[in-house]
Amino acid sequence: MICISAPRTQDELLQRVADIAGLSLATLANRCGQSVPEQQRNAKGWAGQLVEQALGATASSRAEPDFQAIGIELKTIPVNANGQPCESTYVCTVPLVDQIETSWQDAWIRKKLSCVLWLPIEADKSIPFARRRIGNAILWRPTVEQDAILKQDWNEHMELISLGRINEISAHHGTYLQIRPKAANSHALRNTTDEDGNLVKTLPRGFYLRTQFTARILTERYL
Amino acid sequence: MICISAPRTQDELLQRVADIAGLSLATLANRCGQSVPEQQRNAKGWAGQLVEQALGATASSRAEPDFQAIGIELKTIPVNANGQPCESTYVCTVPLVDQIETSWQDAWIRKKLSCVLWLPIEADKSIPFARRRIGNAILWRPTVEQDAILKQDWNEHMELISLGRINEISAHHGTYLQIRPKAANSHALRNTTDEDGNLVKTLPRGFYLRTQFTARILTERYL
DNA sequence: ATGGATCCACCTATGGATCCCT
DNA sequence: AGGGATCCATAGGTGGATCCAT
Repeated sequence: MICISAPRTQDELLQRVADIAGLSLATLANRCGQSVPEQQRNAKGWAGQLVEQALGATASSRAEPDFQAIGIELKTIPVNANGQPCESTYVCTVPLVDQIETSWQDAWIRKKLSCVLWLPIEADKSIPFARRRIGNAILWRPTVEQDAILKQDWNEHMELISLGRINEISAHHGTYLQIRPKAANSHALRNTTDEDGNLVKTLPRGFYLRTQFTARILTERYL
Repeated sequence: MICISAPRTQDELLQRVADIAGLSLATLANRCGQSVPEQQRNAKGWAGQLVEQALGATASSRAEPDFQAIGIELKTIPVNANGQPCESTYVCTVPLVDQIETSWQDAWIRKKLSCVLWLPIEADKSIPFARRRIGNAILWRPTVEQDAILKQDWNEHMELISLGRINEISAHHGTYLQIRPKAANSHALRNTTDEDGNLVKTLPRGFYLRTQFTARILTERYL
């Protein structure tokens, strides 16, 4: 396990991410003193953590951006042969008890999305995992219009949650931002309050950005 | 690791604990398919967990009594050659943010102390760890007088904590119940609020029963 | 195509307590 | 003697995401 110091400026981070563009996961893993898992299935977050290490992110520290000092969140994003995202993107846990009364301005998810460095990684199943390559990163901040849509989605979701109606929310809801299960399995349970204010258990959820939304982020240039 | 079913009644638990009285830790460990650590220093809670296993406690489940179905908390207690406790007894974590406004009636520590099965274990340093024997258990419920003293101690502690003055509490405070650090080390930190209501970090604390108090519990008969 | 289900790593909090210096 | 410091195990939550049946 080789440790890299945190980048001190945005430019330094952009330089580092440019330096790894085009590398295969095997090559990057080798540089980092790691070996590539045989199957991605049993190592779903591995590539994301490898890149964090390679770029000098503050490893797995919580409640902070990946690059805390410069306020940048890193997200790897699996892309197909056309460079289009294959998957929705997990952002953070949905609050079920605490902080359900805060505003969009102060919402944790808004902070996480305020400045994201998107790093595409080849995900075509026909490419062996170790040979998949890292693409060119895109630094993104939500436009005013995007922020407005996200805010509206978030408001609608949180309205239902504060009314104790989380079980009525499906992944169909939300234009850009959806809510889906985020758990070890479908039997996992977390506390929340129902319509009558009683403490009850429910499946833990996460906020996800829809694939179509991240597809537009990757194709348009914002900065 | 051999698993024993939970005792269904108080009598069944008392029978089981009577059955292991007089055994050495080595003998009990052998029956449980475990080996005794060389030094207690690096396995401080080992004997407690061994006994839990041997008696069929719900292993390390939180927020519940050790014997949840019958409402009994198990505590091993190290005793010297005279059967007197050598150490204070840890009860539970001191709340620093949540639940600092609840009453003694509803306090978590009161629930934990409502019915305790004390199990003495020889702790004289001259006896090799593996040869130390298990003593005769005592089932204890606080008397009205004991509950009153504990309540007073708890009220005084919690009053200071709710005023943000936890750093003024030392182990000198409290007749039966004291507050001391409970952490991996003295650098560990937890959130609390200071006198002005600001969120600040402090050393995590635990509630402990003074040695002199548990000494009286072990020598007097209550039930 | 995608909504619901799942997988690993890591960190922290709690539960089990005793150590050890002054 | 005892107040402050420390030690291990384990559960649970969060962060990293992708899988896969329909």
